[in-house]
Amino acid sequence: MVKILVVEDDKAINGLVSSYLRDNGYEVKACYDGEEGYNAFCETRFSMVISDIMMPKMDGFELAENIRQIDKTTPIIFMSAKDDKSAKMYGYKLGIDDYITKPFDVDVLMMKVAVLLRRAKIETEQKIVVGNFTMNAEERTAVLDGEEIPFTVREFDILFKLLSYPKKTFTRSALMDEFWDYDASATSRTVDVYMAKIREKTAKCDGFEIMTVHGLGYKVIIK
Amino acid sequence: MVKILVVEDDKAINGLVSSYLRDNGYEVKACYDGEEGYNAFCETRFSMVISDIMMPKMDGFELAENIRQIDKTTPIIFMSAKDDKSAKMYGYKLGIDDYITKPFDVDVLMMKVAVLLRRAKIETEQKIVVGNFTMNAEERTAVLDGEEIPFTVREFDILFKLLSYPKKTFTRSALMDEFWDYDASATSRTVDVYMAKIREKTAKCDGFEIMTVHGLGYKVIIK
DNA sequence: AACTTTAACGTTTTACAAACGTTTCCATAA
DNA sequence: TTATGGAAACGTTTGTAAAACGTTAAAGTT
Repeated sequence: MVKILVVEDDKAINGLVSSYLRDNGYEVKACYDGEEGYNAFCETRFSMVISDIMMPKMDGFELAENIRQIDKTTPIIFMSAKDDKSAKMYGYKLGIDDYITKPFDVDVLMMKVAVLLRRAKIETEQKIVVGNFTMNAEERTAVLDGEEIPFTVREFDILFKLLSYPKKTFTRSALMDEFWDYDASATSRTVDVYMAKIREKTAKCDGFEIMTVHGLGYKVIIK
Repeated sequence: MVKILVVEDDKAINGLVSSYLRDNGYEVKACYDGEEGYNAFCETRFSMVISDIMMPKMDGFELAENIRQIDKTTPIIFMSAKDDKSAKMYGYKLGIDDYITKPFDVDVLMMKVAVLLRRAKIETEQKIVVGNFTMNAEERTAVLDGEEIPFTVREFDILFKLLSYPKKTFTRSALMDEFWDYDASATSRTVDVYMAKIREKTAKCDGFEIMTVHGLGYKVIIK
């Protein structure tokens, strides 16, 4: 599931953007000032940030600067009230990825979101088919050889993530950060237990395999 | 050297953009219609394409479509005469990355170029290719002549670092500081053991060699 | 009751240090 | 200037200790 953080103090615009994003299948967290946005960003992993510039408590520039200090890659889009060149240039210098001027066409914003997600290689597919195995994120179903396999929520999310980025290695802590609430417990074997269960349930899948990367974590390889 | 392809039939605009790009340290190939641009793209590998939409022989849409058929990743920016939503949407659907409306501020265009190159760099900086040997940090795989070589986490990290800074000498203590937790082991031979293992595994690499810098440490030289 | 977490134990993989042979460096002498 | 011996640095192997992992079952949680 692609999670997007929307930071905008104007409730009408915030609501509009958020609902459009939800309609397009994204999960949205709406915040109404920079401080709230920054706290949300620190708590949860987001795939993208869309922020206004002029906001109470912490403006968009500060927010972008703070975010870039802890994360260099998550795409950031600014929405600004007027076509201000210096603001645009300053934003780009802070490391934002795009800039849209209000009043904007929401369809164009949606396109920019899609383009940036593609560029940042963030997976947006809702359905994954690998050999005799199919996962559907919307229905939350997993089917092997025509027969549905029951997964718990967390098992499903982990496997879907791994299959969305085949070959990519996920560390235990990365998985913990993404699928557990602010835990970061030092040496937990929980992830391993989940992998064992997922492996057990997907043993008859012929299209992929979950590999252990010793000392790091796990990855899926497509056969 | 970053090479950029500029496709624009208006000679004044083409010249302006090209000279600005050159001033910013990029190598530029200027073309004056889509067909010429497409031929240039097929001949040489470019890091980015900046194209007008309305051009003789082959328009920007066709150009983008043709380019995307042979290359999915090179960033493409459109410059267009007017703020046309449907043109914008159509462009994004073809897989372009950004869109700038004429008359535009060249500084803003330069910023967009820099931002897109940064994004594209994030994609590639996780990979190292030297001769018949490839390392992928995201997948944590090392491939020699098409065959995967298993590395332990520490071996992989050390070799990746050395290959990231060819010719640079790394002292034992520098490597210790970076890849071991709290070292304090003043004269440990551990690093040497790792080098022996890495050398053994990369013996058949034809693109580089791990050299000993007597009295100091190690470095990679590219052949 | 279903799901999650912890604990425990056996197995596999990796790290480390010691030992010993080889190479390099450099001061000294031919 | 070249040869040489010895000390220091390096290469490599090996056995053992430590860490990481797979798995199962029991104990918590919701």
